[in-house]
Amino acid sequence: MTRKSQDANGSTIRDVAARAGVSASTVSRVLGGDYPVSTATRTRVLRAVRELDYVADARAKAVAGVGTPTLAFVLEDITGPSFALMAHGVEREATRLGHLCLVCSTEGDVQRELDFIETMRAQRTAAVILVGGTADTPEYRERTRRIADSLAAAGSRLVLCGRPPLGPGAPVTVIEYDNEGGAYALVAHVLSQGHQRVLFLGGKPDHATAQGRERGYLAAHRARGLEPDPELLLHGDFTRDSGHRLMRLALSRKLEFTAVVAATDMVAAGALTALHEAGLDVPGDVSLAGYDDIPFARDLYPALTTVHVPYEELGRLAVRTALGRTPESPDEHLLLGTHVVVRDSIAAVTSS
Amino acid sequence: MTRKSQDANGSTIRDVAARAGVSASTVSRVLGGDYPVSTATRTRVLRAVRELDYVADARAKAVAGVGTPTLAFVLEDITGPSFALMAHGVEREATRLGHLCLVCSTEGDVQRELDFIETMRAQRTAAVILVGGTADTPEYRERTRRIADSLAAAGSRLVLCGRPPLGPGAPVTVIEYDNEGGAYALVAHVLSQGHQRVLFLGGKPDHATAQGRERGYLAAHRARGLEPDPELLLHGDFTRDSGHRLMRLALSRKLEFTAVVAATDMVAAGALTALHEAGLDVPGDVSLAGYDDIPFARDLYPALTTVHVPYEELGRLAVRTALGRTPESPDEHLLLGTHVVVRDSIAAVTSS
DNA sequence: TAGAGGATGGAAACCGGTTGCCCTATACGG
DNA sequence: CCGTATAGGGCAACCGGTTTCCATCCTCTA
Repeated sequence: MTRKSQDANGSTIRDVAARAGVSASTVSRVLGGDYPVSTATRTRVLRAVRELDYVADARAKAVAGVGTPTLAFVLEDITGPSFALMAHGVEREATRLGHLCLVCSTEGDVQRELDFIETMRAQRTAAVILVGGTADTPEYRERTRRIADSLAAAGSRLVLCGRPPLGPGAPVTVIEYDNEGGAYALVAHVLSQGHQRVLFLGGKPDHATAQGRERGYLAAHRARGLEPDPELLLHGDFTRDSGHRLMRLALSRKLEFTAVVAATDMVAAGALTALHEAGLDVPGDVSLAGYDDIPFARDLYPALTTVHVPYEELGRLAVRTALGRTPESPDEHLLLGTHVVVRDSIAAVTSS
Repeated sequence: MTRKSQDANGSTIRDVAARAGVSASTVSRVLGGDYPVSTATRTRVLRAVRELDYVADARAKAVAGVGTPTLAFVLEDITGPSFALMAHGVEREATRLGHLCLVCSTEGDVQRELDFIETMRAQRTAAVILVGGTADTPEYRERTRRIADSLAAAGSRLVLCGRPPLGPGAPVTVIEYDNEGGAYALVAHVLSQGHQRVLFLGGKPDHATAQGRERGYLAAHRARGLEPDPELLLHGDFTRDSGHRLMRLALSRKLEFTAVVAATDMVAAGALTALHEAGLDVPGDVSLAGYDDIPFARDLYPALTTVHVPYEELGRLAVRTALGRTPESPDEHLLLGTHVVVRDSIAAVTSS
């Protein structure tokens, strides 16, 4: 007994062939489609397939060069609302296009990110979508460029979402959203309400996304002829806890400000809670704004004024541009627009 | 020219072998590990590997019976915070154990769920983790049982998370959390604050999770000798919008109640916003409680009293029990405990 | 110095599919 | 009535790996 169908694994195409009294090729052709097979044979084969509950091994098909391609989605943490939104967009579009979707959480660990990408190369995924900002260092560019090349050599494609672009000529698709522009518009809105001293709760100083938003904050001030007080620029990360901590810090330092702009809605949520804990009214005492327009923003109290980023659309776009491409097409760079959504967390300053 | 390395796909093991001047078997052995290979040969092979940037095709390895197994995670919508938490747990544990993780969103479509599972069977995934409640109908049990059997026959394993268990003997792992117990404890807490009329914002009437929570609501009343007013039981789904809509409905109907218990935190968030919009103070005018303890619960205002469900732990457990099992071990059924976390959204009723 | 045995490495079979090629009926046209 | 196109199906090669089995070669021991 070399191979029997009684082993733990499913039945093979040869099992089906044996049961139907035909060759494996015929079974393949019945299942595969366009090769002529007599009705009688087809019936017998299909019956055998049904009786054995047979499904062709997708991995074997893949090796043979047919079958469902897969694509990979590498992010820091699926738990973040904006990441989840992107993941949803990616997943939706992937299944719409008949692809499967692998997801990998790096937990912010660069080494793990590298490992995942290598694994994906081994999996021969059609594309690797890398999302979430990082520090934009020369080291980052060089490393990522190498990855892009090696992926391209394997017939795959690297997609960067919300990440700094590489130099020209790298075989990579970059999809960004306008951090600076969004922050500029948001802060301009805040300033137009008469606020003069607005606290900025930023991210990591070397984080590209954080930098973009901070640049917008500064630019909006300067466009009004204001020079923001450096004391009002606080740095943390993009988490709720960071917002909470930074806000308490600002309060304990007795910094003077009438409005707060947080680098993300999560940060804003933490800050809002800290404000409430301090007995401050929003927006009565302090105005507050976020960034990302996560679904929860409208259920904060007061409903959060923020910048809408089309994350889900971003995800869909990522897979579309990655997959629907001629092999020769050059590097691509998309920049998605954002817009301010005004809710209730910002008030005009009363001329006291 | 039949096969050259210049085609779009990566290089094969034979390319490496040719470049190193050895046979494919030797390359495989150098890379594979424990077979003795001379140092000189090993060096040559490794150099060739490096020069060609070679990575073995994981799919081919899988066909040959070695290599990284994959596991699948099928849910309704990755966007829900509790689902995201579970996904995170699953993903973490999977990579810790060296597995890859496919995720599929069904958007609540039963047909798509079926299709995904069939696809996963074709992928020969080590396990399929199915998460999120559904209606517990005989039709559901039969269908799911068939799936479980067919997966088991393929050497895979079905894991049900937060889903109604099947009959005994089905080759399935069920991991549930205690919906009824949690709701009971929560509502008992609410009642102990003196509330007599508490509005329940429930889910779909035939949804197993919703039913469990509703049972807890009822049982807690009866344990106090109270019979809840049927008017106070509203049904919707588990979304934020449902909570918002239902709350407005309750308000417009001028139902009398001093507390609201929502079937999920998302529902509670929507309800809270509706309450605020109506100018009501929480918990001054109305107390509010949720269920799930999603991360955002503490940033609502007031911070939401709710029931903690160990979602991430649940995800980790799902993969651990699915993977670390003897092939013969019987069906398994775990029930995870929950506990009430008291925050600021519930007040004692003033004896007016 | 011959024989034994371990260290190396290649040929070939295998994993589970697909597909090019060839053989054999059968039907059809002339 | 015969030649031939075509439908139908099997063999074997292939995809890219792994692993069993066997052939060397070298070295150590008797």
